[in-house]
Amino acid sequence: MLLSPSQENYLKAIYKLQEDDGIATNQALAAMVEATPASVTNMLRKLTDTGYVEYEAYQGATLTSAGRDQAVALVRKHRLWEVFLVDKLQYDWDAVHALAEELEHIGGDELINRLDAFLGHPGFDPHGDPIPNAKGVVRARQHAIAASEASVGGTFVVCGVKDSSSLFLQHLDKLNIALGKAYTLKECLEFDRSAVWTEQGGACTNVSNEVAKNVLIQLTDA
Amino acid sequence: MLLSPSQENYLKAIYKLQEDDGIATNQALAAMVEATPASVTNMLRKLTDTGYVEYEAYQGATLTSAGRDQAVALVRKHRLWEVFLVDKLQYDWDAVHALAEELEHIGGDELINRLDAFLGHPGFDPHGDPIPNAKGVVRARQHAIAASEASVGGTFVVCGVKDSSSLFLQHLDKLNIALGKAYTLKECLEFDRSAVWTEQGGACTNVSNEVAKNVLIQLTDA
DNA sequence: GCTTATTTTTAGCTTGGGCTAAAAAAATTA
DNA sequence: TAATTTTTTTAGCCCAAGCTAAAAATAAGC
Repeated sequence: MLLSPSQENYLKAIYKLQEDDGIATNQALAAMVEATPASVTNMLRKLTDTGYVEYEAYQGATLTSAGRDQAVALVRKHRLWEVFLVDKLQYDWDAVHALAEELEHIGGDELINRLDAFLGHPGFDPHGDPIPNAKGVVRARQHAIAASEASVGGTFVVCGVKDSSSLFLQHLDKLNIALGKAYTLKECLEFDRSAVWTEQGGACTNVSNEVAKNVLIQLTDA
Repeated sequence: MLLSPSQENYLKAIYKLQEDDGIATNQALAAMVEATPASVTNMLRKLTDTGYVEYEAYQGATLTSAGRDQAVALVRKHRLWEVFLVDKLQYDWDAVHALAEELEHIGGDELINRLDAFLGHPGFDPHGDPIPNAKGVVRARQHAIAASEASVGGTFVVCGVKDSSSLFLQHLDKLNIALGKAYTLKECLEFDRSAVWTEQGGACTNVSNEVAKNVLIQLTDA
């Protein structure tokens, strides 16, 4: 059974909503695929008929195992293309999402496995999200927490972002925060919960709580 | 004005037919884009309305300068992706056409110019076809003739193919003929016009006239 | 438990790109 | 030139994926 790009986008949307919210309702799907609820109803019927989705009104859509396989494969393609765009074509990490959305619908396993090999089987995409392997296995990020959960005096390494919008990523660029960088949480200000992070080199960065909530870190024992 | 993949395919088809046959008739277009003549009539009307094409029944379609720009840009994208697939992902030269057909519709100038730079601004694709530059300038292959035009005793280098079908390319693989290889035309047999080519190393290959007509060469003074 | 608000579905329409079959136009042949 | 063949167009249809507006179903609040 061959899926259209549009159908693939719905499967991916269901997958993401299930992961993030535990439930993929009609309305949430409509928002994610940028269509009306009526269109979603339509498409869900199709995907249910073809065996990729199970759907109960108000209870949300769930992926069958075939559907999940497709969705994971798409996530894999998306993230590998993002790595390509950043590592090989020198795109900025905030500029690759839209292109990867297009590229992920091209070709089949052969292409993506070759791309994977060419890129050296990367484990994570430019935003720190894990890349499913060829068998569809996703290794969850180890011990990642939001930076807003760190305690004063703790040290950590930035390993991902929750929000990969261009706006947020460019903001991180301005703050000079990037994946792999190590910090110590110097203090946390009562008033607005903003924090002061210091780099090993000594540079200080002021980080709002809003930002910290969307930055993923791994605590280090330093 | 934004073109759909289908519209892009029509522009490319008109471009190719004009190049190859001097004229792009409705019927020839139908064959090339794999649609019916009725569908071609439809699409030509659309492309005429949007200013990419001029069309007179029985006289063929021609590209406006906007249309030609689009077509050349597509050829550029197609050929650069083919280079990527062969050089970076190690695809065989007979296996890249279909994937490049998909990839060529992705993204815009930014993506393709970055890809071009990443590949080192190649001048030719894996089949020896010249790659238009970012400004849309195509440098024609220098002094290329069909191998069937060579004279006995002459030496030459294989620089391209006229037929890039998988079937033909695989046949060349079996004959051990590849781009860049140098040969001497040892003899040409009266009976079926088949030829004997010898490599510098001494290896002999028997080449049918049908094959020779589809191999492009550059004569060398050796 | 009833009413209101929200969510989902239905019905019917639109657009892009395709199709077939029949009609019309042009080119070719006798 | 007239008849025939070929090419192109028209007319009317299909399908995928979207849309709006109204109806139906469910959930939430009083």
